[in-house]
Amino acid sequence: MTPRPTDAELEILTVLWSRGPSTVRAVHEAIVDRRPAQYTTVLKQLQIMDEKGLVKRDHSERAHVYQASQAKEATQAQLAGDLLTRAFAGSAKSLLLGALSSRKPSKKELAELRDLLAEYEKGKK
Amino acid sequence: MTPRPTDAELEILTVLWSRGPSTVRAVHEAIVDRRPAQYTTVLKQLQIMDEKGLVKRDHSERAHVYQASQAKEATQAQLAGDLLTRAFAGSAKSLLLGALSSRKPSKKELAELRDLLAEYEKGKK
DNA sequence: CTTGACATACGATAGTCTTCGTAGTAGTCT
DNA sequence: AGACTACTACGAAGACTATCGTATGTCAAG
Repeated sequence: MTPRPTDAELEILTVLWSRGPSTVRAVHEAIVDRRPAQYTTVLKQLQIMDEKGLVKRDHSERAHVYQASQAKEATQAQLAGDLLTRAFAGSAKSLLLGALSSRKPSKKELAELRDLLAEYEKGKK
Repeated sequence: MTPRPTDAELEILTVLWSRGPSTVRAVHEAIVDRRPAQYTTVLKQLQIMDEKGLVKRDHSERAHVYQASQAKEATQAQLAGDLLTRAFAGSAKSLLLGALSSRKPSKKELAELRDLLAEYEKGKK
């Protein structure tokens, strides 16, 4: 339903996911922690994302408060599913292999993955 | 090194991955099987991809032959790793969960995943 | 009431992506 | 040779991204 977020949009979404509903100023500060960016650039992005339906805006206060319109998990599933079909011919195995090759996984991470699979095999919807 | 392929570029790469070195005509026919597209559109894309280094061109024959410059696995690792950091905060578990939620996995697929993990845990480089 | 701080709105720009039409070139068939 | 066909090269349009500067509105402090 909502379009696939672009790179800049995704960056903002990650901020909203970790901070929860936030003002433009708060989002801007989080972004600037990582790279230079003007306040109005973030503002404009949020306005565009609102038009696209990627975020919801609460303008009951003077400083509008934005939040992601979709749960983090829903957007992540959209992105993973999209890449899965576009680049991996639908093979989850190849996707996981690609992810693991891109940077060596820790033992702990492998254990997590194994547990996740175990849950799925038990028929967890 | 090579830039992340765009959507249209990735589509062409998947054709080259499955067909091996191919002429523009062959790529075009494969694309057209899935959606309408002009011959020169595919040609132009391949020329741009050549400039970007995404494909290599052999122009010893009149009909140039293109092939992916990177192994499929390398590009897939690049894409998976990129999404992993941008959307999943580096958590392979979340990425796999996202992929599995996007469409229900078959038993066979789960088994494949389990085997892949087993190999990794055995210390496969 | 004026000023300063802080907010949103908006227009404009430069860059990239994607697509296609047109032009030109080279080989082939009659 | 002339006409046909199959190629590549190239320019350009239209849409979308990302970024920023400027304009404008609002509130509170002095």
